[in-house]
Amino acid sequence: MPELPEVETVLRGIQPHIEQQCIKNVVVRQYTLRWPIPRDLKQKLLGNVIIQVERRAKYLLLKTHTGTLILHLGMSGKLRIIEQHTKQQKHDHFDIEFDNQKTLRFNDPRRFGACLWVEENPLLHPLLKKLGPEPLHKDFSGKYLWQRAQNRKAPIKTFIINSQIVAGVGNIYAAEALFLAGIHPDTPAAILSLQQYNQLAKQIKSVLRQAIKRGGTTLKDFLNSNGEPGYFENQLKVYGRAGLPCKHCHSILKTMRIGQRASVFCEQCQQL
DNA sequence: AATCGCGCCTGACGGC
DNA sequence: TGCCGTCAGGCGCGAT
Repeated sequence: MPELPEVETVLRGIQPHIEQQCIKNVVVRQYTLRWPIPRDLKQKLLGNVIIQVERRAKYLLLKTHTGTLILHLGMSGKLRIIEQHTKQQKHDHFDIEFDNQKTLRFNDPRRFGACLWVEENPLLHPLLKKLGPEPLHKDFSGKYLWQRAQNRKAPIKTFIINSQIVAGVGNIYAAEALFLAGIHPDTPAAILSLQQYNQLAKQIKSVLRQAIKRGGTTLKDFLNSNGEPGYFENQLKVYGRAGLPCKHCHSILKTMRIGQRASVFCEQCQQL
């Protein structure tokens, strides 16, 4: 499930193949993703050049002179760079073909992903305009989190996967950062100290940087733009390890549902 | 304003 | 073998 490090990995993989390249064809096979792919996508993209590829939260922004293609991988989306005329597989929903003979192909079994076209500033799009700060940016800090947490009754786990608080942190890295910070995931956000938030912000940054360095986490189905897995999963301390011994204290890791999501934690290392 | 729960969707897996 | 229920989950949305 792609979170910020996986999306960043995809960005770095596709960027050198598509930046400054002209789009010579677009093939859409499945228009119904999370939101419909615009019917006139081909018309909008044809002859256009991708001038820059950026990431905001888990969104990829492919900028052209006339507008921006906003892509989201949802739960199971994959973007691959392939040679043209590579045989299509199940759930290959659209292709963008370039003059350099490369094709950007989007595959998404669960179809929670998105492909949108905007002609105005993409950061002002309703999906992006309310996003909180990028966690790796310097304006994301313990003090910021602590200030936003005042009067919040939601569990800290729910608080940090809220994209309006901080962008791009999902279930995997929230669980990991809370473990590393020694904070129980069910703690009400408002009762944590500034000191704890400083530690949490530090660990969020650290775990995201480490994961990017290793090309992301492959648990079920994440593959980068070359079709290769990420190598962060063996670094995971708690996510996906319920029932196994804690790597730190060896007590058995527990799981609970917080905000409809499985949350793995260590009762010894993360006390309420 | 904050929070809750639903729905979208497919594949994997366990039980019978 | 096959069928059915459950789970996984990012994230917007409507209801409270």
